[in-house]
Amino acid sequence: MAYRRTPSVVTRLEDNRARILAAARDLVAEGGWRHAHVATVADKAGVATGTVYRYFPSKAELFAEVLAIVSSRERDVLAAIVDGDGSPAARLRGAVEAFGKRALRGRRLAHAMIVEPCEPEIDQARLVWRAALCEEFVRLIGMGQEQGAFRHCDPRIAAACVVGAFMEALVGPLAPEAFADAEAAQHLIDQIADNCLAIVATLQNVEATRIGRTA
Amino acid sequence: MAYRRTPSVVTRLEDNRARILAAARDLVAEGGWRHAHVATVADKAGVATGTVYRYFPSKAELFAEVLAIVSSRERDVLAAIVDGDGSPAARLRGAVEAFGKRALRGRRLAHAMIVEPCEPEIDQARLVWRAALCEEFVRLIGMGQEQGAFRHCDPRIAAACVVGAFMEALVGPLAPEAFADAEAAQHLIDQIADNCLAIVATLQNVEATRIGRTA
DNA sequence: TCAAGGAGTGAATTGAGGTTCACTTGCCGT
DNA sequence: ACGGCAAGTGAACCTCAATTCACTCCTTGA
Repeated sequence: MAYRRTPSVVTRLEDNRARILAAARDLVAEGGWRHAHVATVADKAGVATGTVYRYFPSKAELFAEVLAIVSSRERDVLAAIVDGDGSPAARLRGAVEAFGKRALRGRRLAHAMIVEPCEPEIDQARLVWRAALCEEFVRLIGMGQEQGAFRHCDPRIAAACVVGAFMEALVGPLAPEAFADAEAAQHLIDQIADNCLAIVATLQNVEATRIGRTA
Repeated sequence: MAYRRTPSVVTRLEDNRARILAAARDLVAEGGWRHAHVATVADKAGVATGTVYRYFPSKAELFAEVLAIVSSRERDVLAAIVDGDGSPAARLRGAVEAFGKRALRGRRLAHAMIVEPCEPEIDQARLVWRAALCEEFVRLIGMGQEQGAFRHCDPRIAAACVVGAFMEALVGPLAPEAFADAEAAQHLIDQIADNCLAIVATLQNVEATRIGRTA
């Protein structure tokens, strides 16, 4: 025997893998899926094209993993808010606001994650993520209804509407292109949160969280 | 001179063009963008591949026109409802229901028109359509606010939320896969309409149209 | 019937990337 | 130092569909 996976080798391998993933994510965040070619990723990661294939079986799986990583962080943030303190209405507002702020911070990445055309294989991962995101809202809406804070309606459909509403308004093609100042961005997020809350909450609850929100 | 565009020739040309467009639309409606190749379109239209390029400069322009045709019909339907009779709330519900029914009837086509990954050039046309659709809702919401039927909020953002909500719930990846019976479909549409109305209307108005709706 | 020219054809070309693989490099234990 | 092996390389290859174009087929007016 003459070659062993010594700790230093393992470290380097892991580092390479991480660098490839990071490069892929950054490229998507900069130019979207269109410019995220395997050769470009390799270049940015400082390795050769073929090396990428030593770590990922295909382009689709590489980017699916990118999507999964970014998504799960997003989902964790949401889940923490959903399971956090405050009234259901306040939590719903908080969830939408948190998502909105994060999306506006990394606009290009958010756009790619949510709406930008991409290969079907990658799209599959996106679908899974959206379903997971929706699930968090289903839970939250369920809780709200149990407590009588939200009106009676089909939680799954309502959750889909909430998710669709804020995604479209935030990053979809209809979203205002420019957010010159932080004030405009805040206004957008406030409005979106109002609208999402309106879908499920009673009017009183909408008002309550609107007054009590951290502007 | 020996060749003139006689009426019969013109007719044939127009007929060919129409058949190519129809074939393209049908293919999208059947298998989505993925299976809509120029060669397949030509085959279905009963012409050779090269012939398609006598009528359309590129694949993208062909499908952009398909999208424009389907879209403008959709938009006209919405515009008619927006400018029709009844309270703003009833019109909003009517608009969402009409869109929903049409989308569920041609589910595959609706999916392609709204969310399915496609080439960026075609995507551009989709963007224009969604913006136009949104514009109709902006108008309606504006009217409703003037009449005091809808709550005070940013009409553009609210319209984007409404559009996002019903599209996501109807044809997005979160939409329930199966609509076994007409009853389930009706339930979905009812719920979506409720949710969209809730975004902009006062609670009283939501209730009023819910009671008065044609189930 | 015929010549002119547009319409129709579809096999060949093109181009863009993803993927491969024969080769090189460098790490490892003796 | 050295043989053995995995990791790294990147140019060549492959695939797939859009696009082209040299050619044939029609239609038309004389």
